[in-house]
Amino acid sequence: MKYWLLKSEPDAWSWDNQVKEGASMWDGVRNYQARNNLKKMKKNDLCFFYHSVTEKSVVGIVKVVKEYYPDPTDNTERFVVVDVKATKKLKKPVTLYQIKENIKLKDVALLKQSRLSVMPIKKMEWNEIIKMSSS
DNA sequence: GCCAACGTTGGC
DNA sequence: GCCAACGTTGGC
Repeated sequence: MKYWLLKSEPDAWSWDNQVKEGASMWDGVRNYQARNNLKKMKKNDLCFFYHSVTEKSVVGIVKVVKEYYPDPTDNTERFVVVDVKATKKLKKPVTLYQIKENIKLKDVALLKQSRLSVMPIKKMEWNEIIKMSSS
């Protein structure tokens, strides 16, 4: 089982949208590195749902319910989607600022590659962010 | 195959 | 709203 972080601008697709829609496609990825990460996702892997730009916080957790298949919104047929479903809202959002402040999270991909929208999270980092969200 | 130009993202 | 960082495109 692996852990990931999915980034979205809340204006385009927010946590509330995700909760309302239930299982839905994570579409619109147009970056090869992000696509490669999507392809590595397995059913039941867990992903943090991160709001960029306005909130800059991890707000919830989604679960992969369907592994990758071609992105129907991509007419070049180069990119893929997975289906994800909201499973849990964090008790308290974990902000980018808090992540930066935490020495254990200094290597998290979010800080190094701010533009990558789908990235892996180490188990230790996952646990740490969970801990921060509940205290 | 290199690299300049351009477009987009996202933090501040 | 600005701008740095990065990815992509296209001319050579």
